[in-house]
Formats: sequence, structure tokens, C-alpha cells
Amino acid sequence: MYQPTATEENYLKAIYHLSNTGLKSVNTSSIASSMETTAASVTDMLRKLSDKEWINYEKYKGVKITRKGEKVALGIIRKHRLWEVFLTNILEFEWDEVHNMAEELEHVSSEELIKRLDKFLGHPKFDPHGDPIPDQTGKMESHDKFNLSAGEAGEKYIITGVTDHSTLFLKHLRKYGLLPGVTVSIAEIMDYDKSMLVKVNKDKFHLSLEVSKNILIKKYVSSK
Amino acid sequence: MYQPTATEENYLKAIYHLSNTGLKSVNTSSIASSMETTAASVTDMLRKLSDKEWINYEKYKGVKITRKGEKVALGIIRKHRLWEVFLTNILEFEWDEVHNMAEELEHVSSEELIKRLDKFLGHPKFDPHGDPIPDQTGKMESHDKFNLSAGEAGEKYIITGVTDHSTLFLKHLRKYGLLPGVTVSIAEIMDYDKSMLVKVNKDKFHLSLEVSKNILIKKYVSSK
DNA sequence: TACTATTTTTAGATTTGTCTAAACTTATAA
DNA sequence: TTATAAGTTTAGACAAATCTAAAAATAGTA
Repeated sequence: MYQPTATEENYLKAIYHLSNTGLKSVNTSSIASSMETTAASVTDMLRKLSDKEWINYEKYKGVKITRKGEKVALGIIRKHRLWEVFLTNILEFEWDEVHNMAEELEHVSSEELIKRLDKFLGHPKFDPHGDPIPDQTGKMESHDKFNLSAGEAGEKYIITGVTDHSTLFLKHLRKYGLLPGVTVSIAEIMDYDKSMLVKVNKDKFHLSLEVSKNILIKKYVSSK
Repeated sequence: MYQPTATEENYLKAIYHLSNTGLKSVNTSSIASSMETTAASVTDMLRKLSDKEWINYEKYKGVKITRKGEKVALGIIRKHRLWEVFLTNILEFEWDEVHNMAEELEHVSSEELIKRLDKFLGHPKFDPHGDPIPDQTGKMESHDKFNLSAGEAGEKYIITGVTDHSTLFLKHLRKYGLLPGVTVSIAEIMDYDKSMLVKVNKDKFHLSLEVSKNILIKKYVSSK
């Protein structure tokens, strides 16, 4: 019924993401840190979002997103990820360059625009980072991803995404060609520091635990 | 040196356009009406724009845009028109549907994005309404357009643009296939009301002076 | 020239989103 | 269980962009 402002959309997106990482409840300070603002500002905004029934909020008790709120958040996430696909596939940006632009583009309001963009892009199911793109109703694929750090020596996997979306990390992976869709074999896992020796195409190199923890994979199966 | 807000960009764009229509000087009330706001709000904004040296402003004396201000305005116009080309040529919107979306897209800040969009679109020189697209330095083509209402019976012309950009007018022209690039012959001009009988492809129809006044043309020459 | 009418500016308020500092709640630990 | 720490909310303020109503300046005309 209400039309969210860009700021409200950003708060709802942050709350949605925090709800789904599941680490602890969604409290004021975690929202503040993810929005890079103060707890006081967050409290003010929570009251507004609650008035508009996008969240359930009780003073000192934390936040739970409502169905309505989730719908708004998923709409924004859909726009963000479709624009990321456009920026990488059509305008040929690298995957570590697109986030900030998509943060602006996601607030362009036209639903018809996003419908046509989706069609033009061929209804992609995943964004360049391997994150699933919700459809118009909010549904999205979620194949059972797990951490590369939990992979086993001798096994073959396909990269499906990342958990760290920072430019620095994405740039690092790009250097090694570690992108979604790429096949990785674990040659050896070092007992000492849990770093792993991996094979990608014809290259072999070491990945620290720090890095492998932030790469998502699925089991390799010959056909798709 | 300053980064304009979206609102500041919109004011500068409006002032730039008003400067170039030449009708009267750019005064507070004409800006107010083109921005659909009050004179009081405009006065406040003029002081801000003047502080930032995008305009020269003296109380009660009207406004003149500076070089710096013109550069900002041309940058926004460039973005607006490139996005319009994208929306019509790539996403297949009609020319009367794209204005509002482009009004939002033009404020997305990345210069690199617009550079790549321009390249992807093949460096277009005109937008779907026939308006010239400034290049990165602000330069643009301006072929000697004149009004269809000043055309002569028996002559052949090519449509190059419009002076009324309203959705209603554009929709009307679309119905007749009167789009930039299309060739029009004037069969007859009625003495009584200056309406004209025109031929477009195999269709013949009447255009009122009201309509012909808002269509821009150039002389037809067989090659280009 | 002097009186109106028009236009423009100022004054004072409002809304949105933000902040700091102080007060208050809840959690932790001796 | 009480003191302290951590987290949260309130109070009060600010900047951006807007508004209405009143005052001031300019333009038009008798």
C-alpha cells in the first residue's frame, strides 16, 4: 500500500539478508553496522518500517521481517541481481565492479522495465556471483551449496558462489579464474593450516582456509 | 568540485533547457513552472546553485548558467538520452513510454557505466525523439531543423524531431507513423486553418497546425 | 510620476534521514 | 544479587528540499 523510499528499501534489504544469515537475531546494532550508520538512526527507521507493517518490532526485542516486508526486499534483490547480470554480460564489467552501480540501479522504480530487462537477459537464474535471482513472485532456486573448505581431497567440485562479496575478495578470485561455473579439483589438503592445493583447468595453486571458507561449491556431476 | 544531488541536477537541466528555448530570460517563475514547484523553493535552490558556481544569480535579476553548470546539465542530458535509446532500441519500449524511466536512470552516477552503454549502443547521435546526444565533452550535432508548419506544398521532408515531448503528443504521432527518420510529403496546405494534407509512405492524412507546429523536419535529399 | 499588479524573496514550518549525548534496559559476572 | 558492561532508545539538533503566507522589489499603466 505504501511506496518505500530508497532508504527504506535499503533497510529492508539489509534486514532480509541478516535474517537469512541466521547468525543471532536481527538486532539494532547488527543493522546499524551493516548499514554503516548509528543505532539511533536505526531505531528511528525501525519505528517507521513497523508503522508500515514491513517488520514486527518491539522495543529492545529485535526485529522480524513480515511477509509484506519480505516481498519488498525480494523485489529489490531481484532488481539488483538482474542489473548485475546486465552489467557483466552486456556491458562487460568484471564481477567485482558491478555492486555499487547495481545499488543505484535497483532503486529505479519501473516494474515493466525490470520485466523487459529480465526477458532481454534470457531470464537468468543466477547473478554473476552465483546468487539466485528471485522471480516476480519472489521464488528462487537454492541448490544445496556448501563451503569449499568442507571439500575433500581427490574430489571435483563446481563453484556456485561466494559468501564474501567484497570487491577485494572478488578481485582476488578473478586473478585465479575462480568464478561461478568453474570446475575445481582438490589435490591435497594441508594438515598444518588447512590450506588446499587445487587444480583449475591446467593451473595448480594453494588456497588458504580464509579463501576456501568464502567459496561455495556443489559436487561435480558430468552432465550439468 | 561539488557533486550535485539529483535535485540540483534536475534544476540545472531545467535552467539549461529554458536558456536554450530563448523565450524570455530565465526567471524564477519559469523555473518553478517547469519544475512543478513554487517560486519560493526555486529561490532557495538558486542560492545553492549560485554558491556552487553552477549559475550566476542576482536577486530579482534572473539566472544565467555558467560553463560549469552547463557541463553538469549536458552530462545529465547525455545520460538521459542514452538511456532512452537503450529503452527503445534494446528493451523495445515505445518512444512515448521512455521519458519517466530515463528521468530516474539519468541520476545513476557512474561515468564508466554511461561510457560503456554508449559503446554498446553504437555511439548513437540522436535519441528516439530526434534530440541530439552530447558526447563526453558536451558537443553535439545540431542540424538546421525547422518546423513542419513552415514547410511548403509539393515539397518532401524528413522528420528530425519534436518540440512537444509530452506522452500524449508522442502517442498521437506514433499512431500515424510520424517518427524521426520518416519521409513526409506535403500534398496541400489549407488556406482556411493552415492544416496540411501529408503523405507518409502510402498513407495520406490531415495534420492540424497545432500538430505540424510541433514536428521538426529537414529538407529531403536523396542520399542521406 | 504615482499607483497597482506581478514577480520575487524572506520568514517560519514541515518531512526525511541523519547525528551526538544522555537515559534507560537487558545481559554478564563477581 | 548487585554492580558493571553492553546494547537500545529518547531527546534534541541539523541539513536538504519543500511548503504557505507575508514582505519587498520590479514592471506596467493611468
